[in-house]
Order: sequence, then C-alpha cells, then structure tokens
Amino acid sequence: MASRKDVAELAGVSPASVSYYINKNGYVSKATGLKIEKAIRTLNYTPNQIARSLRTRQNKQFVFFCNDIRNPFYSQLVYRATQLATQNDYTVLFSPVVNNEEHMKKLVSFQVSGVFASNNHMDVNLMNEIAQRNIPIVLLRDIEWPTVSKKVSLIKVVFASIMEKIIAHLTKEGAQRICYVSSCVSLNQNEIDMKTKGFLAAAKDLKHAVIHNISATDDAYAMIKEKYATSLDFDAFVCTNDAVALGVLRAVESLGYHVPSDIKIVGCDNSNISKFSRPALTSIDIDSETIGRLAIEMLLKKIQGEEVPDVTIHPRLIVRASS
Amino acid sequence: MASRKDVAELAGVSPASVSYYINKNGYVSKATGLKIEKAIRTLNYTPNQIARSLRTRQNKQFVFFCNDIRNPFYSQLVYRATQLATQNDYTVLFSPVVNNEEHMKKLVSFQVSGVFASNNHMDVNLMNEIAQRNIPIVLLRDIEWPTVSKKVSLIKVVFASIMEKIIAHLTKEGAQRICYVSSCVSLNQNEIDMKTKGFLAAAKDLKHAVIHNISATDDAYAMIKEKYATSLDFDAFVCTNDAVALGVLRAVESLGYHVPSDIKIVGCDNSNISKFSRPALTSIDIDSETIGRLAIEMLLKKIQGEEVPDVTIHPRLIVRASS
DNA sequence: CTGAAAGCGCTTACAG
DNA sequence: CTGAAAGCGCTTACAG
Repeated sequence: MASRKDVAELAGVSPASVSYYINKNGYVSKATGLKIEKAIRTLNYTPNQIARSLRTRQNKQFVFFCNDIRNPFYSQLVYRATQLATQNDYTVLFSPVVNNEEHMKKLVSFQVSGVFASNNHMDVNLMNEIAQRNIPIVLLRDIEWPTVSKKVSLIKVVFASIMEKIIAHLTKEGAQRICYVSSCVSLNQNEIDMKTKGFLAAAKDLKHAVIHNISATDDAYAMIKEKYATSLDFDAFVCTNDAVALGVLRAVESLGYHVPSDIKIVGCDNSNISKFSRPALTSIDIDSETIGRLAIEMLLKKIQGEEVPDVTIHPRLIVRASS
Repeated sequence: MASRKDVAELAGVSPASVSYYINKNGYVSKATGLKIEKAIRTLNYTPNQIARSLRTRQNKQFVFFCNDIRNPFYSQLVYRATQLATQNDYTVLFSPVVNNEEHMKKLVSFQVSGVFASNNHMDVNLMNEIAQRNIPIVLLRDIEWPTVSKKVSLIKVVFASIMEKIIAHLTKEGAQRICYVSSCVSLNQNEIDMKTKGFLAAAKDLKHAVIHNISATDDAYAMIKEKYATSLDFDAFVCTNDAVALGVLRAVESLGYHVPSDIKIVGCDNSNISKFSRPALTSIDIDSETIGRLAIEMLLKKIQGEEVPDVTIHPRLIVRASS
C-alpha cells in the first residue's frame, strides 16, 4: 500500500511537506499542495492511522463498553454518541465484551482517546486501572462503587424518587404485594444496582420481594411460568427493563391472569417494546440520547484536561395500560 | 506510562528479551522470564497495541459495519461473532456509521485485520476500495451488486423460495392482495434488496404493491395510519423485519381491522418481537448466529490467504397467529 | 539463550 | 515555505 513516502516521491517534495499538507498546517504553498494532491489521487493514498496514533499518542477513537447490546436503551445511546463524535472527528466503537479483562485491557491499549462504560457486570478494579493510565473515562453508574477512582466521571441516574412515585402509583391503583425483577447478578452490596436499591428503599413498608439475574424476555417468561405455575402471591411487577416486563406480561397472561386488573406491570427504558405492547406497558423514561450526548461531551472535555463534575439524570414515569 | 524499555531496564535485560518473553517465542530462559515477569508486575505494564500493530501490520481487530444497530438480528450476529473472535485472540468492534465514507475509510486505515458489513445503505465503490487494499472483507449481501470485487466474500441469504412459500401460505389462508413493506431507500435496480426482489418475483401473478424506505416500528405505524386512514386495499402485509411488522400490526388494529381474520401479517428475523407480540407474528428465521459465526470463520481463513467461496443461507418460515 | 540494530509510517521541532 | 532528522513503542532477522 502506498505510504507517505511514495506520495512525496511522486510529487517531488519531501515527506514532511506531505504531512503538512494533509494536516493543513498552512505551511504549504499552493503549487506544492496541488502536486501533492495529484500524487495522493493517483496513488489512492490513505494515511496510516496506526502510525499517526503511535506518534501523536492518541487514536481519536472512543470505546463504548455495554454488555447489553440488544437493549434499545444502549443502541439509542450509541447512535447519538456516534453522531456527535463524528462531528468532532472522533470514531465510536462499540464492544459488547465486558466480562473478559484481558480482552478489554487489550482494547484500551490501542491508546484509545476515551472510554465509556456502563458498570453493570463490570469490575471496579479494571476501571480504576484504566483511569490510572490517565485515559479519560465516563461511567454510567448502574452500581454504586465506593472504591471507584476520582478520575472517573460519573453519569448518575437517580432512581430513589421515581421508585417512590411508582410505588405510590401502584398502591393507588390497588397493588399491595409488589415484586421487583432485577438484572443484577446477585443482591450483594457490590453487585446490586441503583434501580433495585431504589425499589427496596421505596417499598420497605410494603409486602415485596426481589427476583434477580433476569435481563431478557425469554428468561423472564420462563422464570415466571416455572415459579408461579400454581399460585402467584404478587399483584404487581416492576421490571429492570421493558424486555423483561414483556416476558413477565406474557407469562402471567398465559397463567390466566389479566393485566392490569389482576396484576400490574411496570417496565423501564420507555422503548418501542413498551409503546407497542398490548396492553401497552407503563415504563420509566431515562432519555438514552441525552446520556449518549453527555458521554461524548464529558469525554471531549476530559481530553482537553478540564475537570468534569458528575452529572445527575432524573427519569420520568410514563403511565400506560399495564398499570 | 511504562514502556517495554522501562521493563527491560528494571529487569536488567534487553528490550528484545522482553518482547520474546511477552510473545512466548520460547527464547527466554526460566530465570530471565521470572525477572521480566516481576518487572512487568511492579510497573503494571501493558504492551502498546498501536506500536505492535504498526510493526506487524495487523491490528487483530475486526470492524463490523451494520447500520441497523437496533435490529436484534444484528445484535445476535455481533454477539456470536465476538465470542468466536475472542477465542481466536481477535477483537470485534461494531460501528453503526455506514453513510460517512470519510469516517469509514479512517476506521479501516487503522490496519484492521478484516471487515464485515451488511451492504444495505452502503456504497459498492467503498467496499471495492477496501478490498483493493487487500483487507479481508465479508459481505452479508442484502443488495445485489453486479460490480462488487471478486475479493469480497459473500454471505447470500436466498429469499426466492421462502417468498414463494409465504405467498403460497398467505393465499391458502385467503389473502388476495399483498403489500410488501421494504426498508430499501429506493426501488432502483442498485438499491433494491434481495428480500424485496424475492417478494416481487413470487407475487407477480397476484395483486400486490411495495412500500419502501420503512425500517422501524414508529415509521411503519405512522405510514399505515396516514396512508390507509380511509380505506385499506390489502389483506396481507409482508414486512422487511419484525419491528416493522409490529408497527403495521398495531396500526391496522387501531384502524379497526382484525389480525389475522381481516389482515394477515408476516415479519422477518424471528426475533422476540415476533414471538412475544399478541397476536404472535409469523416470521422468517434467518439464523443470525450462524451468520455471525460464518463471518468470523471466513475472515480468519482469508487472513490465512485461503480462497473463501461464497456461502448460501436458506431461511425458514415460522408460522404463528398473525397469519 | 541474549542483545544491538533496523524499520513499521507517521509528526514536529528545528534550521534554512 | 521546505527538508533532514529524531522518535513514538514495538518485532524480528541476525550475530554471538
């Protein structure tokens, strides 16, 4: 493949001038520029980004780590982030691998300009290590990490008040025994997410329970069918996302219950799943596009060396037919 | 950040030995290895992948270009591909940008080891250019490109017979006027996809129509509501994916029709959308995980310099309540 | 088994 | 405005 040297030779100038021309530093005369331009075209030359990255110690790439690639919440987030990054001459790459430390470290060693991650299913030490290397990092905080480095900027979604609102709404509609379906791997202090915590705090004066480690429609469906085949001791379910809520909905229906008269259901993310389900699902709107935008803006500021304070997001409740 | 030189100094060996040790070439004595290992630990050293890539001219990264990041078809595909790539010490990065040539070229100039793409919304010249640079490339062929380079390996999903099967099924169930809802930007020869072509061929003896440029649930819903508010001259819809099928379903329902007795609906991808919709949607199963696996296997072979013949996939029809 | 040295393709002070 | 030269952090024949 043609290199900068080939271009320089063909154009009859020095390699340095080719660099100056490409990087538009203004130190190239019109005539020389034209010759270089022509040589670039005939050789179909594209600068080697790897070499450039090695030299400048920046690769102008952001890596987004989000395990739950199927969740529309993340696809919207990444979509918006990509738009904004492209405008700023950066590239966004998406990796669904978050449970393989070697793999993630390797990715980051490509001198990435920044990292965005959602900390579900993720290890705090790995994040701290990345931060230690002075790689800008923004974390969408699903789980509270007491030991997370100060260098990591947080986007915090506040679930305390919205969960109170949901409980108030459900009890007003007649619910008395509420079950939360959580995606957490476990309910240990280090692995429980803010949503589940928010629910537990809001539901403490009520009959309630939490089922964990459920994050997809199929799992939710199978779990409900198995666990509550004979009797169901809840009259409402609050679910970690819309996909899970849909699985719960179909399962309780197939067990013979009616939604919302027998059982009320609330999802999360306000995705098309909740909008187009029948009955349509009550859901929590977190505004993933705003988070995607914030992620890039914060990363860009961190690259400039600015101090970036944590950001707090307040989600909204969207009431629909399922409650 | 610590470099290989720092490790070498601390361990009291040459930089070359550190390389040999890290790359496990076997040319390092046990004692030296131990010293190096210790130095690596104390310095918390991670090899710079950019420098390695520049030297070896391979970055051990695959880039997957798929614009439709929200489509479960692609998330499953990427999920499976990532698994397999990781096992082979490669990394998969996902980019939803396919309409910005500069951006894509830049990504590829990171000396990526291979590219996978779905050719919907994509430019054939760009793909040929990448192939010309001898970068292994596998294309999931949605659109027939007569001018695509021979260097590009194709995964072809055959829609001719499945569309015939669908038409036979729908007419047997009583349908007489069938509408296809396509995601194609236009129906020009260069932009029409194989699905739409397959439908047109299969439906040629029937009353039929094609609506194009619809790829998401909301768009499908709005389009049907607007276009057929007063009268609906079709009794069946075949849709480019399940998300669109769901939008069509909800729209015709809200116009007062009953599915399947008044109108029959068929989706595509056999995703959770079709399984958990009510009525459940008849759909086409394309087996995205197989395609994900094939993509990596073909890419790996191409890197070895092997000839990789095109692969053909035959989808299956899954009949459910919507037809 | 170990090390000195060349080179991957760039950028960028520096001198002219 | 232009060019010669150093160096980013690695790998890998080559010599010992």
